[in-house]
Amino acid sequence: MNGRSAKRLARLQETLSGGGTIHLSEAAKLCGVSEMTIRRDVAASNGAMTFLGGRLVMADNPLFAPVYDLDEQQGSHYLAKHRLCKGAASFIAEGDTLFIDCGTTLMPLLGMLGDFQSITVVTYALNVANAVSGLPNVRLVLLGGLYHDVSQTFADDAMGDAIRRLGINRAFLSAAGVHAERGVSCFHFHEVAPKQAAIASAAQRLLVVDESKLGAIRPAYFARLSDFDVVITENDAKLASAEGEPGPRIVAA
Amino acid sequence: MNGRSAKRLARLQETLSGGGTIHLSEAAKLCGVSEMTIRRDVAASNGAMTFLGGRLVMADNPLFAPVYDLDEQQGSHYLAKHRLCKGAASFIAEGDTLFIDCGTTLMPLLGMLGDFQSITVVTYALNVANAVSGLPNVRLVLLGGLYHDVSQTFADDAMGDAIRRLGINRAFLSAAGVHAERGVSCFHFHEVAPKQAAIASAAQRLLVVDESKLGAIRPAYFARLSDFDVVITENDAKLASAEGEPGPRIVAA
DNA sequence: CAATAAATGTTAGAAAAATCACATTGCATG
DNA sequence: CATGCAATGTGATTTTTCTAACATTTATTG
Repeated sequence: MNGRSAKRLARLQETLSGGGTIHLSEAAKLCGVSEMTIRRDVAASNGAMTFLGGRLVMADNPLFAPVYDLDEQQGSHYLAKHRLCKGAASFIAEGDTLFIDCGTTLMPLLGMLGDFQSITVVTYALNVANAVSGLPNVRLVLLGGLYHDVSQTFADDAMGDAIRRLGINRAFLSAAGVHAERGVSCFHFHEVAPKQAAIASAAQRLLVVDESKLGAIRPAYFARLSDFDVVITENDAKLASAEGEPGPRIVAA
Repeated sequence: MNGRSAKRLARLQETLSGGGTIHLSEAAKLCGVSEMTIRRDVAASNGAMTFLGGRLVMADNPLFAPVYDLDEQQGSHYLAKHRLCKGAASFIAEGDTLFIDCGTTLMPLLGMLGDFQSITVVTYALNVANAVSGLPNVRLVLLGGLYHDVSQTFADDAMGDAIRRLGINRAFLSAAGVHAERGVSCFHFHEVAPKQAAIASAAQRLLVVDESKLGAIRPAYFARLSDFDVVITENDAKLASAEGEPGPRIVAA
């Protein structure tokens, strides 16, 4: 990559910084070079930008990441999350205020909210906010703060208070580890405070986890299993160890 | 559009609710129909989804929108904003904490932040947050609250206090109307509080407006012109009426 | 200022995607 | 159960995008 090429690339990057696409032909006109040169620039950009059907997009734009690939085993993994969320959605009632946790597990749930007339979603995750912002029937409350790239979430000292001030009917939580004795945990410590505040203030607490999380222990502990009213997972047998004891209702989806 | 078609469409919409794309062939496999049927479904979806180079994307996602079209006069409009932001960027110093206002005017500025080592961006706009979240050298603080679709911003009673607690070096404000006597205004009342808080607490206040806004008066007044230290616009002559009086420095870009 | 290398432009051909026309299937109705 | 209609599938055609090869221009260096 040479100097002028880098300059063009920077120009295009600025143009696309707010999201969106430009057609190859327009990018070429904008930079005053041929389409082939733009192609070569992009090829040399080391993955910062890519083409999608003749249009130029920032590669890190979450909108353009392929979500689904039948050839990979990831496909069935997605299907599992879809099933889990189908089960989770059956708990939602018209007019609910929902807390939606971060991660990818609960993303399919958001698409299912279109079936309701009036729902309010409370979240501290950017990807969740983006998905919900497009739904006309869903009110969105985003809990702001300092952005953490690793989890696409915001964190703030005052977030716990902010959550407690909201009237949350149902809190849908995700986790990276669920252990019968060692409780429920995630990877990042900055997620603990909002999760605990949601658990503390919601009328109903639902944990949605796929099978791969069962038995795992992750660095950031945030709740006991018995703190939840419902656990939605694929294999209810794996969690049915403490029969009879007071604990969450285990639902297989 | 018939019942089964709507069902397939809903299925695909759920799949893409979290952003991302699927290839036509995978969408077809997922729904158990031919690629042609998916094409027909999408064509009948009334613009909810579109194809981008053989891949299916949600069209209503704020991150997706062709930003640039040379054939429209919008193109030159974009170029103007780019020039304005180039001028605005020259005020930024290494290590600054910047308040970035909502709207599209300041979007090109965000791409220019890649030149710095360490910048903090404070905003209450979702589109700004999305653009900044991809920049590795920029810390992002998003001011949360209830989401307003019309301006892609969040609003909250406590936002003013949150802004005043932050140490903002430079506040970059946009506006929909700038009038010598009637001051600076925007369309939406929920934007007034954060704008005023930013003006009140920032060390330097910069107004960035293209020529089309000069002379206009909009419903929501939020500041006098003299509240700003710098006004960056295309035509400095139009604002130079009150020479000699105490007022902002007018910069043509 | 020639010689060389790098960058860019032009064209042709291959691959992929979009469109179209028509065949086939499945469903509802008399 | 035959009939008609809507939905879907299939293959041919057109258009667009991608790639590669070679020509031309621009910069660099001794």
